Parts: sequence; structure tokens; C-alpha cells
Amino acid sequence: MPADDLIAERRRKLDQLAVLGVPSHNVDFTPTETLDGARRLLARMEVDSSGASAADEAPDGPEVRVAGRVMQYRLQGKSCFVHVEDEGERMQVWLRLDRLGDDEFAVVRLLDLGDIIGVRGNLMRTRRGEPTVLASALTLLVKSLQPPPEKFHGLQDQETRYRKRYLHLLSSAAQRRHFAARTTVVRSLRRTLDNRGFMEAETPILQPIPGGGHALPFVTHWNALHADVYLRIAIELHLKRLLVGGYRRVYEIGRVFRNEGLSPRHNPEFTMLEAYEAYTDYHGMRELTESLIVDAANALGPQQIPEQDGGTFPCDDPLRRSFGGRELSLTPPFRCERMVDLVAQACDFNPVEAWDDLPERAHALGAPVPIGAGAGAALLAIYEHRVEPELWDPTFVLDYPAEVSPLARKRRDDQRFVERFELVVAGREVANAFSELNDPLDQRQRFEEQASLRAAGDDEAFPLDEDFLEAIEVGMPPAGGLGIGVDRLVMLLTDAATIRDVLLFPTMRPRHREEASAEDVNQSSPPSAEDSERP
RNA sequence: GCCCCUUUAGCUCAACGGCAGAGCAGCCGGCUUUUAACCGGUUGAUGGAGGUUCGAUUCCUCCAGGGGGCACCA
Repeated sequence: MPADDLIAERRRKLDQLAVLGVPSHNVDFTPTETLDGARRLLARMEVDSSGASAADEAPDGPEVRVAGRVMQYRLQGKSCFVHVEDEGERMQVWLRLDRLGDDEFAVVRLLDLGDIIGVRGNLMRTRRGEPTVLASALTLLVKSLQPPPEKFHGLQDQETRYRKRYLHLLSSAAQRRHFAARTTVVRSLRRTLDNRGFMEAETPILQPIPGGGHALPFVTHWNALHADVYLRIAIELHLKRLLVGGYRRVYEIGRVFRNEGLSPRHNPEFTMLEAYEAYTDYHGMRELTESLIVDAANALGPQQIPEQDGGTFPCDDPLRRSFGGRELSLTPPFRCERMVDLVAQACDFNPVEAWDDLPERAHALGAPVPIGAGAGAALLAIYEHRVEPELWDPTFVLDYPAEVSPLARKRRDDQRFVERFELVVAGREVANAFSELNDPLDQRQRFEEQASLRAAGDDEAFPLDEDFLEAIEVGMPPAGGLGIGVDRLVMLLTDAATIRDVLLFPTMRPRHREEASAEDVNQSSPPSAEDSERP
């Protein structure tokens, strides 16, 4: 039956309800118990009465009011069982003609899966032992006009799951728990930072010059100024300005936007945590990173972890987790290695000694090196090609080539490297941090190197940001800075295979060409500034 | 951007190139302790456009969406 017919059928029921004088949307119903609370109340009552009233001829238990969405509906003549669901809990409701009377039972006959109802009634157990509210009054709170997903198999279609997440969520308690876990992680990140005296800041998303990361920005248009502006690709440069302004510890958890394709690990908009602390360096950030991750894992609690024979066993240590069918240990302290040492172990040469040969060696190893790349970029390419995918348990990879780190402070003992680490877990980068460059002369020089890369065609090289340089010239305290891809961290901690499984509303292509062109029309004739003047 | 897979009823799934089936949901009828309730009846579909063929859900081409991989990317 076409969807339109199913909707028409439900609208027909609205008309019938109107004839009965029953509003389709009611607001004056206040539950006395959550479904879980009602269940516990029943259990408590049974304990208090020493089980004496558990017999099937038992009188009614305490009266409650509960509400929820109708997920199952079993009408049998003059009696009807429904399961309502709310906050991930389900509870059976028993609607009987002899309790409700003809008028309200007529409403029962017009119920559909997906409706939201409120029930006043008494707690009891049915013959099969199921906790049940035996209804003495029924209030239709919301009539649903759309057919819900299949009640047993749920919503299987990946595309619909992503595009209509509300359907996915309402048909799957497991999904709701999954996304609640994301909130638990984010809340834990904030708590860890707040406890350490960090101040949460909100900095601009619309920026005249996008900076702080290697990425292409989205461009948008500011009508009033007849000027293009960019959506931020990183938070970094504004948080550093706040250090100049005198805050000692600042952070932001917010959305950044990168003009890239989609993949299981990439969404064009994603959530970044960046934190900056004065008078410390990347070693301080290392300690902070470890705490953030350990705290988040502990906040999530234990998880089933995989066994060699393919099974799983429950483990009460939240730091022993499962990812992709393999055990992952987040037990601190995390391993800590210099990039050059890791490369030396994986290949049979010392990259520091072979410095000038690195582009050639990278090429020989099949590591993709950008054209015109120097030794530093080649070292990074070798590392990413040969080492990074093999790192499983958390590993801090220290001391990146200066060439690929234009915002990090150089090592005093070797100017070819900067004080920077990335934390790699399960072959993926989860965090990136460095001792922040606060020498304006060095910073200007690095920007100029980037500018020449830009001129050579690297459109992801950093643009020179004069306003930022001016801020650094005022004087930024020595500081450590940290960035964590929150979505990827959540993936790790919740064993999610794709970033879309940790984003409530992942970016999707417009479904039809018509949709896309409709947006084009809007963009080509935006409302003028005069038309949209605020009151 | 490239390669592979995929798209059948509102949902979940079938169908050697030969009349497109089922379960759930819906509709009609029955049923006052059901549990994916049950019983009888019933409505409803091949992503879009071409092509090959007597005949296309099936084979081919193109387009669109989705999934996976590569590349880009952190």
C-alpha cells in the first residue's frame, strides 16, 4: 500500500476521533512515573506485601499515570494490550472495555503504532508475569500520521537511518543508548578540562581568513558587506589570541568545517576539541590528553571485550575496550616514542643520518611524497606509510618535522624538528598537540614559507594572517596546545566503524536534483539586508 | 575524481530471461490474560531514462541515491 494511502488512513482516523470529540493532540497529561519508575514501584510493592498479592486474582496495585509511544498493539475484541515506550523503557498497558467504557474504548480501536498515549491505571502483573498498567483512563496525546518502521526488524536501510535519524532512534533503543554515549564522552571532556581550571570559550566560525589547519575551507557570502567569508577549519588561532589576552587555560569544543569528500572517517563538519595552556609545553599536553581519554573511557564504563576464540567476555575494567573486534588497552601510561625512532625500527636506516636522502627513500618505499617536498615531509610520509597503521594501543608519537608543522615551536637541539606529538590509537590519529610557537619573527617566517607553497599550487598551505601575527607580536606566553577530533574519539570509545554512526545527522548529499537546485535558487536571490532587518 | 557492490509494497525480505511472492504495517470481520498475539478475507511495489529481446526485476548503456575500497584529507 502506498505511503500516501497509509497516511490518508490515519487522517481518516483523525476525522473519526473528531466525531467522538477526542482531540488528536492533548497536552494536559502529567505522568506520575517514568516507565522504569513504574516497574520499580511494582517490584517494591510486591516485596512489601511479601509476595502475597502476586497471585493472578490479586487486587489492583497503586495507581500511576504513565505515557509513551505505542510500539506494539494487540487488539482482541473487548481487550487490548499495547506496549508503550519512553526513554528506552517499554511497559505493557492493558486496555479493557469494562474498565474504560464504550467511549474511551472506541479510541483504543482507533490507535495506531506510533501514537503517543497517556494512561492512568493500576500496576499489576499479568498471568505471564509481565508488569502491566491496567488502564482506567486513556488520553490520546499525539496521533501519528506516518507509518513507523517494521516493529520487529526495525529500520535496516542505511540511507534512511542516516537521513531520517528520528525513525532510526525511535525504532531502536540500542541506537539511543549509542548516541547517549557520545554525550557522555563530551560531558567527560568538559568536566576534565573544567576541573583543571580551563575556561570554555566561543570563538568565531565565520572568518575572513581561515587558518590553523591544512584544509580547504567552505566559502560563504556576507550580503551586507558584499564579501566572501569562510567557515573555520580550526579553532587554534583565536584561542591563542585569548592566551595573549591573559587567560591561562582556554578551550573550545565546537564544529569545524573542511571542504573535503565523505568517507568512513570524514564528515565535512565535525567536532573539534582544542585546549591551550600557558606556561607548559607539549609534555603538559601529553599528560592532559591521557587524562581526557582515560576519564572519558571511565565515564562510559565497562564494555564487552573480544576473546581469541571469537567470543566476547565482560570485563569490569573500562580501560580494556573492544574496537573492531580487537582488544584495545587504554591503561596509562600510554606508550611514548619519537617519530624518528619508530621509523628507524620499521625501516633499516636512521632517518636523522639519512636526512638528505629521505625523499628518495620515501619514494623507494612507496610512500606518497608531495612534489617538491623536503626531507621533513618525506619523513612524515614514510612514517604514515610504514608505522602509523601498525600502532594499536595508544602511542604518543613525538617530534614532527618542522616543515609540516608551521605553528609549532622548534626543538632547541635540532631545528629540523618541532615539539609536537600526535596520539595514535588503532592506527588512527586521535590527538595532535605541540609546544606553541610564540616567536612572532619565526612565525612570520613560517607563514612566508607556507605562502611560497601556496604560490606553488598547494592551496591548503596556510594563508598569512597579519592580524594573528600582530597578536603574537604583543607577546603570547609559552604554551602547550592540543586538538582532539571528538568524533573519532567517540568512534574509538564506542566501537563505531564509521563516523556516521557517531553523528546524529551525518552530512548527506541532497536526495534529488530538485532539492539541490531549490537551494541554488535561494542562493541566487537572497533576501536583501533591508528586507531582513531586525526589529 | 576512480573502482566494486547495491536500489523490488510504508517497513523487512523473496523471485533459472517467461503472469513479481511472503511476513509486518494497513483495511474488513472474529476474539476480554496477549507477548513479533492468533484466525478468515483484502489493498498495495521492480529508483529514473534509454537499449537488446517475442518477452526484462533479471542482460547492456547512461543518470541519481546509498554502501564499501582507493585517492584527496587529519
